[in-house]
Amino acid sequence: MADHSTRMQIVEKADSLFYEDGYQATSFAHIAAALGISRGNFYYHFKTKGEILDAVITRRMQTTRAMLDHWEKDGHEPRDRILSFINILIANRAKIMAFGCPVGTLCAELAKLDHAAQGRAAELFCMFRDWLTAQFRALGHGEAAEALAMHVLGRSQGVAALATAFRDEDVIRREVAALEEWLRALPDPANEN
Amino acid sequence: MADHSTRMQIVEKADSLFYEDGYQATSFAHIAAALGISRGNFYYHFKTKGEILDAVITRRMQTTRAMLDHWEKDGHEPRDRILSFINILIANRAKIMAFGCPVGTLCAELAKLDHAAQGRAAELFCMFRDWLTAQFRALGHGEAAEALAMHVLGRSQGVAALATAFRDEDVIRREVAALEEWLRALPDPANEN
DNA sequence: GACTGATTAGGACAAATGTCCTAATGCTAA
DNA sequence: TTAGCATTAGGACATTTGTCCTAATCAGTC
Repeated sequence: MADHSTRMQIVEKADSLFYEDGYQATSFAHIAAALGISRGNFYYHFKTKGEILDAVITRRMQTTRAMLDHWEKDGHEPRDRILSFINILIANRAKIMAFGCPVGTLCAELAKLDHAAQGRAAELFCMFRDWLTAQFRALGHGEAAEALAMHVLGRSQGVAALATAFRDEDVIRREVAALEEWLRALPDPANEN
Repeated sequence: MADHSTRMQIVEKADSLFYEDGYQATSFAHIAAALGISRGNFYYHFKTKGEILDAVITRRMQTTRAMLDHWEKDGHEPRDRILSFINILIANRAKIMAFGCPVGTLCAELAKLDHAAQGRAAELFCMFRDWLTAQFRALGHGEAAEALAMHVLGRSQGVAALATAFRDEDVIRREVAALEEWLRALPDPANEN
């Protein structure tokens, strides 16, 4: 179990390199060089590149879960929690402009590679979708909650894609503002009828 | 000039392979094998892989331009033209679910590779943005036209990203309907005040 | 201090990559 | 037919890839 240190280092570095350079473009050699460990050492911890990807996705699921739980405790109202989600576009704008959304771009790359881990990567989206769905349900949008969650997810993905292509911070701010306005203008089923 | 046939074949095949498998994952050997020509033959037509990418982007710009011009003639009203744009999400839904948006995914991949052609790929987005801007301007949204164009562009990108990750056709239909509804509900500056 | 198992370094391996060269082939004009 | 040019095939080349093996080193226990 003392492999935690090296193994964790590998997964963390792979995580950021997969994000910044892409999965395919990141080689064992790159990760090893970035960490200052030998290539051969990899085989002890991970038998294949796919195993590293699996570990990276698992790690992302854990950090995502932790982030969602944190928002759950932080935001007292569902609306505030949804705003927390939307706000990652602002908080991570520099990285998003450079590399896009970590989840969206990974799913897109794996789709093109027809990679076995496609489904697991999509689970990251599912986590966000389900969490957002719960928030909209708490707001009183029973049946419509999931569609609203997907709408927010989609708008966010679109902003990230444009920000990357145009390298434009303003488009992030404008579209985030528009999305927040949309959220504000949403009918409140709890206080109606 | 008789190189048109082979050269064009290469560019067309590279275009679809770059889209379906990704730029980095597509090798000279793949394109050659798919066309049944020798690898060595490539060097006569293209000195580097980057040159093929350039040619592919140029080709996409031409086909995109042609498509926009066609919509311009087809749709009598600006609103119809914008609907033509939105409708590619429906028309190309199968490919989008499998490989995402050709423009968005290429820009994202090149961003991660920090590739020299990033800017040229983004020009494809600019073509759509400018064309949409012209339509919104024709609708009477002077200053706001470009922001509205970016909004439509972003929403479309988001739908494509979700459709790929979730392999869900319904999300395309729902979000396209929502976008069309948004367009309908847009205030018409020409008929107001 | 010696033994044991976990961890690491270093390199071997075949396959694939982008690039480049050379010889063969096909076509056109004289 | 011959000469000249455009086009193609085939393979060489060094590098990088993911994978895998073996020997060295480390840590902890007897």
